[in-house]
Parts: sequence; structure tokens; C-alpha cells
Amino acid sequence: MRSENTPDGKKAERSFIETARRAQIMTAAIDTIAEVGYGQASLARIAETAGTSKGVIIYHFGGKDELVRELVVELSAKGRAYLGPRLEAEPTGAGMLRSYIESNLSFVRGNRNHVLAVVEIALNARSADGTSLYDSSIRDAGITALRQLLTHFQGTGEFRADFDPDIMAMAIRATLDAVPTRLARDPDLDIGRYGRELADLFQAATRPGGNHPGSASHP
Amino acid sequence: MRSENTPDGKKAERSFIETARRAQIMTAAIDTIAEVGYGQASLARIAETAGTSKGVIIYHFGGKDELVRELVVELSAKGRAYLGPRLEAEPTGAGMLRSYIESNLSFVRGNRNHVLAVVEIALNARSADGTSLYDSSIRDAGITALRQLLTHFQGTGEFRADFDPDIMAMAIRATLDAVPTRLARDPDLDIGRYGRELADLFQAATRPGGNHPGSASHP
Amino acid sequence: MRSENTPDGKKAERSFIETARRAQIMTAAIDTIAEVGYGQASLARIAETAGTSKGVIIYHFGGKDELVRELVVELSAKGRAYLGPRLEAEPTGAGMLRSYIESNLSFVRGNRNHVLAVVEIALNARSADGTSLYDSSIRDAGITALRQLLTHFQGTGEFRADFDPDIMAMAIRATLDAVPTRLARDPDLDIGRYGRELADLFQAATRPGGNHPGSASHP
Amino acid sequence: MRSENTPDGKKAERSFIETARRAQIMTAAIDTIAEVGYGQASLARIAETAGTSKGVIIYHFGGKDELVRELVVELSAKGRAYLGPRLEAEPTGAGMLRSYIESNLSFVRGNRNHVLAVVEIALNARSADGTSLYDSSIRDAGITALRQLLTHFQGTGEFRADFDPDIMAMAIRATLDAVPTRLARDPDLDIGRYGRELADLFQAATRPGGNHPGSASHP
DNA sequence: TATGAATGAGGGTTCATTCAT
DNA sequence: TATGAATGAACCCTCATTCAT
Repeated sequence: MRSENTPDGKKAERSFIETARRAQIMTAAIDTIAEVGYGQASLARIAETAGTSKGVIIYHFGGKDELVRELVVELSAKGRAYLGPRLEAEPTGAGMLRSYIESNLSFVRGNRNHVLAVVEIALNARSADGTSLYDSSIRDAGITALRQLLTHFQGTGEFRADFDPDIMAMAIRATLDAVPTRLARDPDLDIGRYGRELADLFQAATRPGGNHPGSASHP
Repeated sequence: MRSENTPDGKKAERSFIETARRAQIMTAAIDTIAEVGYGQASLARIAETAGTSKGVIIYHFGGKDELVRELVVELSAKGRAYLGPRLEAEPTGAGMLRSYIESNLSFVRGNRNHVLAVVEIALNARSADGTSLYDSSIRDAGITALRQLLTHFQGTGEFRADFDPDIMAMAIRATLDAVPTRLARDPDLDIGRYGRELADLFQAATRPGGNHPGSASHP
Repeated sequence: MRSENTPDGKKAERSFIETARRAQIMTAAIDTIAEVGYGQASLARIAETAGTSKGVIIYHFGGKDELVRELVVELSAKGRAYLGPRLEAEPTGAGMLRSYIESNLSFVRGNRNHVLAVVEIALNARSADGTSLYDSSIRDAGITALRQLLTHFQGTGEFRADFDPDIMAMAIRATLDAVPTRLARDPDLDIGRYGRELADLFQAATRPGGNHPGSASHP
Repeated sequence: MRSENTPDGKKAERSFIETARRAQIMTAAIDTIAEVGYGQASLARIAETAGTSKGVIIYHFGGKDELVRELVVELSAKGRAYLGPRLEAEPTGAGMLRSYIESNLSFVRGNRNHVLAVVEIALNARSADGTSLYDSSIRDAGITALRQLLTHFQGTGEFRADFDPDIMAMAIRATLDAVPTRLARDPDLDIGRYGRELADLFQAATRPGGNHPGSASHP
């Protein structure tokens, strides 16, 4: 297996041809997983999509697990690079929440198969010892950031104080995470409208005022 | 394989012993899938849990796919039987929505493993030809009913008119569907509180009034 | 994989047909390993010799490692059963030593391929984690017993007192262990004469008296 | 692949750099085989130890088999160069035998890994067609020389006449060949004492006189 | 000379399924 | 009805080797 690092600990430089092969294989893996699901995405099938052989994949990635992990890492990096600036540009709580939701979905639109593939991986992929190949710290980091956002603007009064930020964050993430699968079933889905609607939904759910509903009536 | 139907087209009566065997196997399948995930739930493992052999499972169900489909059908029936009366008892839109959410979650609490198994199946299980073993009409039926509920009370004015009932229904379902997995990770989750919070959340999201947020500000 | 034991801890009864199959496979494995060496004795090759498929071997033994371990255990048991009575029948030290050597070799003669196969296993077979598949406690037990024999009769004066029983034991074992390989190269080897010669050799090496040679002359 | 000979049939001169590379690779191979065993010593692993790539090894040696054969040839040459003078210096039979044994072991002590590697090769290494990569003529030559030594001094009366020199030679070689493996298991082994003990052992086994034991009682 | 890249055969293993009993 | 036995395809991976650069 190709070693990932040079002996002195620096990242190894990758040759042009290797970079190209890796990209080609990763694309094939993404498309295959997105199309037939993780369980059916064998190395042979991925290799066929890529127009190579299983051996080449193993040569470049060292094994299926590593290939899969790379898919996750890469998407995670792309996602952070995409979302970060869009969030920071927003001054208000409502704006940040709306931006969070809409940016997430426009990112999904722009990386449909990759997102779908990583969703499949998160749900299904396990290594031989049974542990997930999806580093759950990635998701946890996302939820934590979202919860902190919510908590912060509860403090400022921009959001109503009487919701549980953990549960609200989970609801938002669950709703967003369900979109890629929906998109796969219905490729003509209007993601822009979807995003605006969901932003409206959670804006209404978080804005203060109104005699609040809720547990009072369920003692 | 046991034929499902008699020659004259009627459902075959099942003997007592057969019914018992089937139940025993289904329980084993549910527990195994819930515990180790669909991908790791081989027939051998299920048979071991059930204290039988793989052959018995195939004999009674005709194959793994059929067993899995039965798990889905059975849960779906249990779910309808549980939820139907609870919804019909509610007179108001807000009440029905709250009941829908809270009843769903208390059903999850009472059928943790079965729900978890079916979630695993819905996300992962595919037959050899790549098609899902989860009959999506079941989910569609659920979403449709929910959407009709929402649409109806938009008509009566109990809910704000300016949300897309399809998207709202999808958000509610996605949020509810995420709970079993959470519950698996954290068995001490307070489902009751979870339900009240989520009901509050979607009540706030659907109730009319307030200067409504929304797409107007995003031309 | 077939479970080796019943739930209550007893050895599982093996059906007649299973016993036969296992014996057939073990014989094929013995012959194959003896002929082509452990490294070339793949499951496919063993299966071919046995007239079956790889799957059958895995079904009956659970894996190659287990098959190999069984070969060792079985030979070890056969060996103990063969050697024990022959040793105990001897009253004198010289007699026991001679019997040990000659019985070992006549056992080799009667179990040529099995012994050869286990020698191959002892030298080559390793599991995935690098540990030997040959339980070295078996060899250690043999050497220990031999050393105790030597030490005992040093105490009685039947053997000269000035050799290191550990090294003498090792020399005897090494010499005996080399015979199977020789036998494989020259199938017409006269094992009986070999045994008598080696017994003479080590009798001369252990008997007391004579102006003993030794380290005194090598300060 | 580099050709071994020039067109005119003479041995090709090797450049300095090539000689160095070959030595580096052979050392890496020796250490790797000694450490992990022949079966686990893949070209990739050897190349890694050597700090090169598999291609280089194949370029310089033409293939794994040739590399392995070279390891054997080189050790054999080193061994002859080491042992020859030490034997010739001894005037008596007993002296030569003692020197043979002790020199062999001190050679092992001084070339531990190389000896261990060749032992591994002798026992395990086979080419694709199943034939051993260890040229058994090397061992045969050693045994023959030893047998001639024994026979010679049986003629002079220095050794007892009633042992089979072939079997005695085999016993001596087997005992010596077992030491490297022992040494690998117990690196603190006192080779000097080992040599003296074994020399004593075989001196006692070969010296004349005493009422000889043995085959008389086994007609 | 040396390397990175690719190949393809073969390795052991898992698994749903079939079949005789 | 139920089981043990067997099957065969597919799985991921290792390896020595080849080849273009």
C-alpha cells in the first residue's frame, strides 16, 4: 500500500497522475454508492464504473475502508469551506439560521451524489471490527455548532427562550439530512424553494412572542 | 418453500405451531437487525439468535427478502392500529398534530427494536436487483395522510396558510424518523419530553399570525 | 461455522456423515501439506485433493486455521497414546531412553504424512496476527518430559551426571524431528535401523564412566 | 532484468554502486526473513526495510527466487570460508569433531540473522512449481564432508567402529541446525556453553571402548 | 538505474440458497 | 417440519511481476 506520509511526517507529495487516478476512483465510488447503495457498492463494481480493476483501487487507497474514509473527509472539508463564510456573513440570528439551512441545501444541490454517498456511508459502512467508517465526530461537531448558535440567540432574545436547543438542533439536522434521499428519488426537486420553506418553518419555530404553545397544556 | 396461498387464491390458514415459529424468527430478526445493523444481520446470525437453523427461516419465509418485507408490513400494521384511534380522538388541528407527533414517539418507545430494525431496513435493505426491500408506499401513505391533515387545517384557518404542506409533512416525518437512531445511541432518552418539545416546535411552525417570515424577504 | 460445543458445555455429538467428512478433509490436508508444503497448501488445493470445494472445508472447520490446529491436536493425541505405554513399560533409564527414541521413530514410520504435515505446520503456519498455529506447549511438554527423564536417571546414577539435561534433551528431539524430512526425501529409509543406531548413539552419550571428555579441557 | 553474464560468457563486472545496492537489499531480506519468517517476507516488506521499491529488487536480482537463492549461496560461501581453516588446524579426530561443532555454533552466533534466514528458506521457500529454493546439494556436501570425517577416524581407531557414520552425521547436523531457531526464541542463549556441551555429547557418542550398547540386544 | 503504476492470479472467507433426509 | 450438508458466487485483499517513463 502506498504510504500516506513521508518518513519525516510531512504529507507526501502526490504525482499528477496519482492525483488524477485517485479523483477518478473517488468519483466512481461516489456515483456507485449513490446509485446502488453502500451495501451493493463492491470494489469490483466501483472499479468497473471507474474503468479499472480492483487492484488499482487497493493500490491507490490501500483498501476499501480507506477509500470510504477519504470520501467522508473530502466532503466534510468541502462542506466546511462552503458553509463557513456564508454563516459568518450573517449578522442576525434569524439570518444565520436561514443561511445555515439554505446553504446546507444549496451545498447538497451542488454535491448531490457525494452527499448521498456519504449519507449511505454514515448509515451503513462498518469496518471488519464493527465500528462505523463514518467519523461521528463530524456530525457531532455540526450539531454542536448549531446548538451553540441557537443557544446564543436565545440569550440575546432573538429566539424564544423556551425551546430545548438540543432538540431543535436535532430537528433541523434531521430535516436537512432527509433531503438528499428525497432528491435522489425526485431529481427535479426545487431545492431553492425547499430551502426557503424550511427556513421559514424553523424561523417560525424559533421566533419569540405569541402565547407560546406547549407543555403547559400537557401538565 | 411454503406457499403463501392455497390453490383457490385464499390466504392459507397457518397452524398454531407455524405462527409461533414465524413470530419467534421475526423477533430474532428484529433484535439482530436492531443490534448489529442490517448489513451485519446475516441469516446465520438471525438463526442463531432464534435458536434455529438458516433452513428453517427459508422454509417459513421463502428467503431473507421475504422475512424482511414481513417485518416492515407487520410494523406498519401495528403502527396504524396504534396511531389511528389516537388521531381520531382529537378535535382540533393543533391537537391532532400534537397527538400525531407524541403518539409516534410513544409508539417508538414501545417498539424500540422493531422500529429501529425497520429504519435499518428502509435505509439499507436491497434485493439482488438493487431495489429497496422497503415498500416506499408505506412511507408515502404516512406522508400523504399527514399532508392531508395539514392541508385540511390550513383550509379551516387553524394553521397558517403560507407553508407548503408537503414540505412541512416531510420535515415532521424526517424529525420523527431520526428519533429511533438517537434512542439507540442514548437509551435513557426522555421520549416524553422529546415529544412535547417537538410538538411545541411544529405547533409554533404551523400556527397562524405574527408577521410571517419568509420568502418575501428573499425575492 | 459449525459450533464446536453445545450450549451446556458438553462436546457436541458429531453425526456419522460429519465425522467422515472431517476425516476425509483432514486426510486430504495432511497429504497436501506433506507433499507440497504448508505455504503451497491452499484451501483450494486441499479441497481438490479431497474432491470437494473450499466452502465445505470452511463449513466443517470454520476456517483454515482451525483445520490446521485440529491436525496438530489429533497427531499430538495419537502420539501420546502411542508413546505413553511404551515408555512406562521400561524399568531402566537406558531402556526408557531407547524406547523413547525407537518408539518415536516407529510412530513416525506409521504416521509419515501426518507427522510431516505437522512439522510443516510447526515451522510455517501462522495466523493473521503472526502467531504460530502450532501450540508450542506441545513441544515444550515433550521436551520437559524428556528432560525430567534424563534428570531422574542422572540422580540414580544410571546416566552420567555431567551433561546438561536440557541440552541433551534438545539434541535428542532435534535429531528425531529431522527424521520425517529425511524420510520424505528417501522413502526407503530403514526406520528400524535408524532407531537402533540413534538409541545406541544417545546411550553412549549418556552412560556414565570412561574418562569423561569435556569442558575441563577448554578453559 | 540485468543480465548476469556478458555476451562473451565471462562474469560481468559489477559496478560499485550495484554491489552496494545488492548488499543493501540482501541485508534487508535477511533481516526481514529472520524477523517475520519466510512466509511473511513479501517483496514489499523487504523493499520497505531496504528503503527502496519492489521494482529495484526485481531489477537487481531478476525475481524473488533469485534473491533468495543468492542468500543461500552467500551464506554457504561464508560458512565454508569460516569453517575450513578451523577444521584443518586440528590434528586429532576428536579435535576435529569438537572444532566442527563449536565452529559451527560460533558461526551461527556471528551470523545469527543470516543463518536464521537460510534456515527459514531451507524449510519453507519453494518456487511456483513446488521445488525448494534451497539447493540441497549444499546440505548434502556438508553432510558428506562430515561423514567422511567420521569414517576416516573410524578407520584410524579414534572413533568406535560400530556406529553408522551417515546416521551419526545426520544427528550432528540436525542438532546443530536446531540451534538457530532456539537462539531466535532465546537471544540470551550461551552459545559457547552450548557448543562445549554438544561437543562433549558427540565425543562421548563416538569414542571407542566401553562394552558397546546397542544393536546386540536388538538382533 | 530506478520508480510508480498497473495487472491478474490466487488467497481465505461470507453468505443466501438448495437439497436430501 | 426441520435439519445438516453442500454449493457457488461474490467479497476484499496480497502478491510477484510487468511496463512505461
